[in-house]
Amino acid sequence: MSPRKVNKEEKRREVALACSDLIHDVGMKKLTVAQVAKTAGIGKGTVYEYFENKEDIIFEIINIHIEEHHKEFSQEVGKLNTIREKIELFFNFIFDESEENLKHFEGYKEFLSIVLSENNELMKKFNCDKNEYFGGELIKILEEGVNKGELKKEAIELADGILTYQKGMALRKMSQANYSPREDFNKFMNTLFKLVEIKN
Amino acid sequence: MSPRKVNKEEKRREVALACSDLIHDVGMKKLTVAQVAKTAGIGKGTVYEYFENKEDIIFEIINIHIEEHHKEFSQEVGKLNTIREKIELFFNFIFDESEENLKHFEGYKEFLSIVLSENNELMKKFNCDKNEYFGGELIKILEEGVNKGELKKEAIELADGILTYQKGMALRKMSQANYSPREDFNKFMNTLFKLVEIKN
DNA sequence: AGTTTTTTGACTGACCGTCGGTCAAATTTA
DNA sequence: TAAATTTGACCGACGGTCAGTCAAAAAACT
Repeated sequence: MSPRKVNKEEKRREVALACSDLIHDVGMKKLTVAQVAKTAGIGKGTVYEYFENKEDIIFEIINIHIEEHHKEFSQEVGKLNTIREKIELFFNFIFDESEENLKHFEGYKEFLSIVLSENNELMKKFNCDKNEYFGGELIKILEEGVNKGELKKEAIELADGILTYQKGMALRKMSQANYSPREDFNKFMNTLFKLVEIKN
Repeated sequence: MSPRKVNKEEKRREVALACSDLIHDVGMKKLTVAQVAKTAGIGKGTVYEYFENKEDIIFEIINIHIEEHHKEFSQEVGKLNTIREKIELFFNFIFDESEENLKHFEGYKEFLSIVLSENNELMKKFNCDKNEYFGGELIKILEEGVNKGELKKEAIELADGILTYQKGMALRKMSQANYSPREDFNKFMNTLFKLVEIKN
């Protein structure tokens, strides 16, 4: 038999999974470690066997949500045809006002709040990795556009910038009153497309 | 004039001013209300005469810092000549790695963290107002570029987007490991300029 | 049966925000 | 003009909440 060692990684997931709804209901800030323990059916002390601190718990829960989100995105992007549509999907996380998506958006907001207040390099690294996924997807989309002859080749150079732009939209939606992402997007992207599109 | 009726707004400023260094030294999260009271030379209970809660105190302190920053920006932008330089100044808050600026940047980061974690409409409104200042400045810069015949007229349409892009850069610098704002900026802005510049 | 590993919840200490009470200045009354 | 009354700024002790700790119990293993 393999060495008897509790798989910490597995246990982390298990606890996080049990609490993945809880976090949406009460929000990260109000979430208490005692609640987590109770929900996961373990003692409070045990929680600290598997997690460094409260933020670490939230971190794991978010991880689960993000992975789900990536999977969905990859699926959806495959279904679409035009470059414009694919790019729009990329921004959909910000536009979509459905209850389901707002829950995710709210979660991401709280997550960011924690990343900004802690100075946790691990979280930053994590956030970076997740970002690279979208960066990669976006480049794929734009390359497809160039290959199809729909876009000038400069478009590729814009990929990272568009990713940054999307982050900015998210931040503004989260932190500013009266910000209209749709309006901003349409103006900016229409102009950008005008400049970068190949007319036929 | 004995302080029968204290000007609450003034007192807020006074307390905040007294603590404006403190916040840099210990950080917003570690800052305690007891510390604030002691530093400002008032009782803890008195603090709550002038502030709703801890976040409200921080809010006021940030306000002071941001006002200073705006003043500086307006001054500096007047000294510059080319459009490119002026736009760079606009991004300087993110690039500048001087100790002085990093302190401000760190402060803004913690401020954002609070805005994201609270759901305070007042703060969002405030944040929105401050943003409009920079939005206005940026439009002025771009209009100047168009009037001088340096930029195509589409450039104006990009103003809000560039503002958003700048926010995105700030967020990425704050939350991602290994993010290079300079690299991102150069690639994005060079390409954008290439598309939007009028060649002679 | 003894040893090690894991779990546990009572406990601690830090901190936020509240509240009853104090006091000096302002205002009213005599 | 002096005493009486009102006002509201100011205070710090206190209640309550929670993150994180630790000694002891329980479980697992040998």
